[in-house]
Amino acid sequence: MQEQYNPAEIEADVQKRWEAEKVFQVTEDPAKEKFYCLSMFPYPSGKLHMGHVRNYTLGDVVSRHQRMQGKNVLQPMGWDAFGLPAENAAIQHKTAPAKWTYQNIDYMREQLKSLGFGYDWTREVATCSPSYYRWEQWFFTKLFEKGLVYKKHATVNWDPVDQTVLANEQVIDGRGWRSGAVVEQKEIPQWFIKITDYADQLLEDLDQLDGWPEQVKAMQRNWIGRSEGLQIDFQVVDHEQPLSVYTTRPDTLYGVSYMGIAAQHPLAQEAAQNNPQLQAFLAQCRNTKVAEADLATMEKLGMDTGLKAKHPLTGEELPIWVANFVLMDYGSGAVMAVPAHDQRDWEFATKYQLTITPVIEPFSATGDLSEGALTETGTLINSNEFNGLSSAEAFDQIADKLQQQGIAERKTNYRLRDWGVSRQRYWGTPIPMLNLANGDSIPVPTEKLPVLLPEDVQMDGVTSPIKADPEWRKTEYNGQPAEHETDTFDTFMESSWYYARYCCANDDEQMLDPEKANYWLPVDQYIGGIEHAILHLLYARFFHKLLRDEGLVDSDEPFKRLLCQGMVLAESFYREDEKGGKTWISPLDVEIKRDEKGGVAEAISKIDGKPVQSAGMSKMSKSKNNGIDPQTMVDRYGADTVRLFMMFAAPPEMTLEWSDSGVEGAQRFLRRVWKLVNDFISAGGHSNSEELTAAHKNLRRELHKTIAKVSDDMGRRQHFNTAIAAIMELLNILQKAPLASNADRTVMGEALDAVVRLLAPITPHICEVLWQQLGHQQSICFADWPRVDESALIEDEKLIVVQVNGKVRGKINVPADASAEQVEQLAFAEASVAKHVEGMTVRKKIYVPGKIFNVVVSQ
RNA sequence: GCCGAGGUGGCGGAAUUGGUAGACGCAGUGGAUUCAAAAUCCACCGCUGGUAACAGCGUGGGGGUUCAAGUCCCCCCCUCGGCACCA
Repeated sequence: MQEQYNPAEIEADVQKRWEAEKVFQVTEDPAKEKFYCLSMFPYPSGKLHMGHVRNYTLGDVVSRHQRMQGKNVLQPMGWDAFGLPAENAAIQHKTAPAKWTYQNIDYMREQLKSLGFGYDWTREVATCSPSYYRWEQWFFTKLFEKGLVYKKHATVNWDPVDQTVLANEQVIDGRGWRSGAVVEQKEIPQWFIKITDYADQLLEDLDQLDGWPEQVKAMQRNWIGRSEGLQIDFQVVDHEQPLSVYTTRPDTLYGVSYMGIAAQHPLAQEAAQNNPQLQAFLAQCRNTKVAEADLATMEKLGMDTGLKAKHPLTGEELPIWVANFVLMDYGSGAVMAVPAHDQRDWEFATKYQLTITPVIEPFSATGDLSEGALTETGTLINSNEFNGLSSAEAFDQIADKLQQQGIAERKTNYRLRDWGVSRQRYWGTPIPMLNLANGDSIPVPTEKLPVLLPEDVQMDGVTSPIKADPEWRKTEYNGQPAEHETDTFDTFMESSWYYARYCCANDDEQMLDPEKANYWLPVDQYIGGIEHAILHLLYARFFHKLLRDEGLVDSDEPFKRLLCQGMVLAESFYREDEKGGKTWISPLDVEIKRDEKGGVAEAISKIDGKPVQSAGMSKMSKSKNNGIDPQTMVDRYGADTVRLFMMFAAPPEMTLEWSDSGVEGAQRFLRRVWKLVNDFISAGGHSNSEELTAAHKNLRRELHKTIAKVSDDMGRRQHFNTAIAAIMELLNILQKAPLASNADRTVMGEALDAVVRLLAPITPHICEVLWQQLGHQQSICFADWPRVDESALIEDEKLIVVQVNGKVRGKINVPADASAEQVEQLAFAEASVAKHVEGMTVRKKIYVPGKIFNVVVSQ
C-alpha cells in the first residue's frame, strides 16, 4: 500500500474498475427492492458549476447508500437541452444552437464522470433529440384529442423595434435588452393545457407526499390558491351584457363603492372610443412587463370610464374605473372594489377620493379606517337586513339571495392558471399542430410525427429560423395546403416527463413501456434546487397524472421523497471605478489578511497588492465573477475531497459557502483516514481476539454509537454534515487507540471496516481502495452497510446535569439504574450545588430521568 | 406587493421530542519536530471581569409562556428563493 494518499492516481483507476464491472447499469429485477434516485438534469450551458456538483453529490451519496442496503438502484442522467441560452450562445459564437449544445453535453458528461458519480449512462437522454421530443409531440396530440388543449389569446412582452416576443428576463427596466425599446403588452394566440382541470387533484394529492418538505407543499398549496366564493353579475347601465366579477367576500357586498376593470376589457375599449384621455391611459397601461412581481409593485393607477354599474342589492350606481392592476388574463378581467375591507382597493380609493363605506366591524376590533383597510371578518353593519350577522352567516345569506335572483353563482376558484405552452422561439420542440386554410388547427397525424426541428440553421438574433423560413412550415393535409405551427413548446414540457423516460430511454416504439415504468416509478428520491419548488415540480406532478390517465403509469405522484438543496455561495470582491460602477474581482485573485483573533482585517488583490472591497457572500455567478470552477478543484484536490467538503460544509437544504481552507481541511481528514489504515496494516492488520478490556469495550461503544448516528443521519435525516462530523469524532478517538495487541487490532479492524463503509457513499474512490487494502475483494459499492451491535451500546453509568434555578451547577455520574432518590442525594452532595442551595428554601425539584435534575430555590 | 425560508463564537455550522448552547471543521495563539520551511503532532480558543477558583452576560431586536426557551407564542428588523417566457 502506498504511504501517501494520491487522489489523482486512485480516482482514475477506481473509475475504470466501476466502468469495467458495469457497477451502475441496472435492469428491472422483481426479486430485489428497487430504489430510483434522481437528480434534476442540468441545462448544458458549457461546464458544470458548483450548484451541479452539490446536487449530484447529494444524489450519488443517497444512491450509493441505498445500494449498500442491498437495493436495485437506478440513478440516471441526461440533459435539459432546449432553451434560450443556446440561441444566445449561437448568435455570439456564430454557430448553431444544436452544435453548441451537443458540444457542451460531451464536455459536461466527462466532467460528471471525473467526479465519480455512478450513473447508468445507457439510459442517457437529451431533450433536444428527436427520439425524445417525438413522444412529447405524440402525447400533446393525445391531450388535444381529450380536449385538454385549447388555443386562446394571451399577453406577451413585445419589443416593438425588433418585432419580437421577449422573455421576462430579456426585459430590463421595462426595455428590451437588445433594442432598448420600451416593451409593450401584446395579445397573441397561444396553446394552453388545462392544468386547472387537475387543480383539485394537485392540491389534494399533496397530502400523500409525506416525503416532501412542508415548505414546498405550502408554496404549492398557495400557488394553486383554491378559494370558495361567489361569481356576481352587475348590471351595466345602458348595456345588455352584465359585468361579471368573482369575490371571496360576498359579506362585504354593501361596501362596494366602485368597479375595477382591466385596460383590455371590452367595456374599457368601448368607453375609450370617444375619450382621448382614456385612450391615452389604456395605451400607457400596455407599457409594462407582464411579470406579476412588476404588476404588484408598480404604482396603482386608474381612470373613470364614465360607465356605471348597478349595485345588485341597493340599486346604487357605481362608477366603473379602469385600473392597471386588474388583469385581463385572470378571471373575468373585472373586480368589485370594497375599499373599507381590501387594502389594495383602499389605497386606490384613497388616491382617487372614492367612497369608503365600512360594512364589517372586525371581531378583534382594532385598526382605524383612516390608516388602512380592515381585512378581518366580523359583524355586518350598514348592510340593511344583514346587519348583525357574522361574516360567515352573511356570506351564505347574501349568496342565497343573489342566487335566487339568478345573478350570482357559488364558485370554487383557483389562483392557478392554465399552462401556456407556446413559445415564439426556435430552440424547442415544434408544436405538432397544423393550421388549415379555413383557420382551424388540428394535430399533426401520428404517422407524420415527429415534426423535426432543423438543426443546421443561422440565427439572426430576432426571428426564429423556422418562422423565417417559409418552406419549413409548408405542408399539406388530405391534399389541401396546410402550415406547420412555428411556435415551440415551453421547455418545462420536456422536464415534466424525463424522469419517466429514463425507465425505457431507448424505446423506439412507444413513449413509455408501462411494465418498466411501473417497476421503477415513482422516483423514491428526487433532488434539486429550491428554485424549482413551484413551477417545475407542479408541472411534473401534473404531467404524471396525465400519463396515468393515458394508461402509461399506475401511480398518482411522480416523486415520493423530495430534497431541495440550497444554493452555493462564494465571497465576492470589487473595486469602484471612476463612474461609481463596480469591477468584480475573482476570489481566487484575492488574499485575506487576518488580525490576531482570526477576524478579517483586509482583502488584498494578489495581482497588484492593493486593497479590494468585500461584498460578502453571494450566489456564485458570472456577473459577480465569484464562480469557483469545479474542474480546477477536482484537478487540485481530487473528486473525493470536493465531494466531502460539499457534504460537510452545510446541511443540504441550506446555502453552502465555498471556502478554500475548508476544502483543505476535508483533504486533511482523508489523509488521516488513509494513514490510519496504512498504520493498521503495517502493524499486522485484522486479528481475532475475544479478550477485550474495558478500554476496548469503550472503543466498541463509540464505534457502534457512531454507526447508529451515521445510519440515521444518512437515511432518515439526510444531514450528511453531521454524519461526517460523527465519523471525524470517531477517527479522533481511533487515532489515539493502540495497535500493539491482537485485541487492539481486533477492535481496530472492526472499526476501520466500518469507517470505510460509512464514508463510501461520500468519498467512494478512496474507500474503494482502502476496502481492498483491508482485504475485501468485492467492490465496496456492493458491501453491506455496517450494522449496529446493540450489546456494545450498553452503558453502566449515566451523566446527569444538575441545575439550580435552571443554571448548570454540577454534573454527576450515576449508575444507569439509579433511582430518583439516589440521584437527588448525589446531586445535593455535589459541592457546587450545595453552595447555591445553602440558606435557601427548596421550592421544587424536577428530575428528568437519565438527563437532568433541577432544583428551584428562593430566599 | 404576495407566498416560502433563514439569522447561533472571528468564520461554516451542531444542539433530532422544551432539558449541559457552541459538537465537528476552518481561522487564530502557544509548543513539539526541522538547519529552515512545508507537512504532521500536542495544547488553548464565545464575550466581560478576575493570577486563579469563579461570577456575570450570551443564539437578529423587543415582549411573553415555563422549573427550564436557540427551540413554543406575539410584535419588529435584516438577508435569501419563487411569482407563471431564465432554467
